[in-house]
Amino acid sequence: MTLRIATWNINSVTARLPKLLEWLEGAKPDVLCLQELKCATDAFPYEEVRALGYETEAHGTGRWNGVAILSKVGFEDVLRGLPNQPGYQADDALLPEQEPRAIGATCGPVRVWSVYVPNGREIGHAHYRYKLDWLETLRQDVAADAAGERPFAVLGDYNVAPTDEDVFDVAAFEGQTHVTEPERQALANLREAGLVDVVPRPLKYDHPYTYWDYRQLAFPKNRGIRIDLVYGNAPFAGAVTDSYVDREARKGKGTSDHAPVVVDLDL
DNA sequence: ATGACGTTCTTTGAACGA
Repeated sequence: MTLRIATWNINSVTARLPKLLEWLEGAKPDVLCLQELKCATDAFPYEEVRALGYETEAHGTGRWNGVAILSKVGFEDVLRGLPNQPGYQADDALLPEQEPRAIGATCGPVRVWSVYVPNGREIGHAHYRYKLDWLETLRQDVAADAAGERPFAVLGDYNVAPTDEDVFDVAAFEGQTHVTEPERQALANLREAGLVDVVPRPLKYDHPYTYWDYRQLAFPKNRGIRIDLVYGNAPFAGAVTDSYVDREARKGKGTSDHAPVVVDLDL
């Protein structure tokens, strides 16, 4: 069977609902992983996407973060949060906060996680340590599936550009997060655990960037970075027939600052 | 053209994003 799986940091599913519905009707993925819902689980527009044939499992608390999986091929074994997911300890909080940054499910023949990795903010910030801990927990918690025979992938906004080729200008990121050695080592550890970086093809220009800042004409100038990634195990990666970044979805007003990454499989 | 940042809420600015 063929299966189309996609991931998209949608930057508010509420504000983006018309764009989401339009994109689903055009791209027709079987499974879609969403990040940055910016809405609570109960506030997800379930009925609107159901009208297009999708069931949804969402995990959100409101203003920030939030992840979901949309599926035309059913759900089994849904998990909200990584089993050992760390919380974020803000300076002014008494307890670490468990943020909605991961949801896992089996959809037909594949098992997937939709993840929104912490941003890290600045090198040395508590959020940067949180980001590295979060990625290490991800590695541990998906190790068994990564080594398994069932097609498996972790899709989402990793907030890390794997190589210098994945940023429009390395110098522009000097001293900033997303390109540091520890962050890239965390991705290398995921690959060591058996996951393959399924690199998509760009529809235009020569780098498959997935994010362009809203400011300073970043998109028209193609000043982008590749941080939305599909990490699949060998059975998943071996079934890939095509993959691309849908930059068309980044054009015009009222879009997310990220573009969807689409993967086609023949299983 | 692809056009100069966007979303949310404890809303009139701040927090967050990358």
